[in-house]
Amino acid sequence: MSTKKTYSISELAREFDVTTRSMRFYEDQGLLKPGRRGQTRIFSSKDRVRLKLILRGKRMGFSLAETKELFDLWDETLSGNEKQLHLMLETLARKRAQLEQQKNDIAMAEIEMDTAEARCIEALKILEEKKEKMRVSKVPTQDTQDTQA
Amino acid sequence: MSTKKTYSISELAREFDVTTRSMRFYEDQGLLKPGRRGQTRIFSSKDRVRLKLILRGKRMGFSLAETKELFDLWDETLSGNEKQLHLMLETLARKRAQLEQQKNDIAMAEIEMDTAEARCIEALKILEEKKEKMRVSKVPTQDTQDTQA
DNA sequence: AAACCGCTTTACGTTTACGTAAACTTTATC
DNA sequence: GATAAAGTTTACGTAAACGTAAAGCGGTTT
Repeated sequence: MSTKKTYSISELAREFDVTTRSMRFYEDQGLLKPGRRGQTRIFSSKDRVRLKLILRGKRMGFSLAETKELFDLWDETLSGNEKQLHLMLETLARKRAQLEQQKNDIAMAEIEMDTAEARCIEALKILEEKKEKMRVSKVPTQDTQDTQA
Repeated sequence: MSTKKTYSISELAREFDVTTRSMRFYEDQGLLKPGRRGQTRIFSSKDRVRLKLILRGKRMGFSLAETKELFDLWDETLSGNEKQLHLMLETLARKRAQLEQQKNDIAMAEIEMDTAEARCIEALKILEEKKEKMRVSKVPTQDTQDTQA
């Protein structure tokens, strides 16, 4: 209803900077389920969303299998079965814990990068000072030239 | 000077819950450089830190090659060469951007998990209400039993 | 000394996530 | 109607990150 448009494979591939090979592979693994017109794949906006989620998952270090699990679980959840709903809630909780761990890791990494950067800058400052001294000791009577103007 | 202790391979493997195979592989790829007593590897606390960083990197979705690049770069940075220092600063900046992207991805994921969870809970609530109705319509004269006590 | 323990090397096997090439339709364009 | 452009299947290849034997070395415990 919202965005009824459909997409060709290369259209989506360009938009998200993935190869068509990858997209066919994702379909092969059951992550995408495009329609067909004859042989040709026709991607819906739902597929588009899923592709976006797949790629985000990858950036977050998720395997395709993990992402597929979530997709399947969500699909089954939509069927409204009570057991599935609880299963989904548990899974969500686990994923949240995982994200917490990642946020922690990132925070630690940032701290260490701060100190690393500080050391670099410090080292550079010292190098600059040395250079300055070199310049001074090499051209000690430089200002005599300036007075000419 | 701080923590002079050394470790055996299985000692560290247990502590960080990795296989010795993995640790030897990390060494093979140049990520760890333990000393040797005869054939036997002897890991320093520096190696221990590196192992920790390797694993954190993995959780953050970094490849071993990426992590190795950072290790090597940092080692060369310590030599104090000016060019290396600038290279390190650039690399740090790129990594920071990468972490920002990841934080973004995580934030988005959390939002979507929030709405997913809310829908689950909502669906469950509706199911519970239905169950309640079932109970009421099935045992309409239940309170007559209670009045007995 | 026999047997066990932990460590070692060597080397082939496996899974994931595609790359790459070949050969073949379908659709659009000249 | 030739030809190029975009799509398809099939299938072999590959890099990363280990798993999994197999076989050997060096202590030590019984």
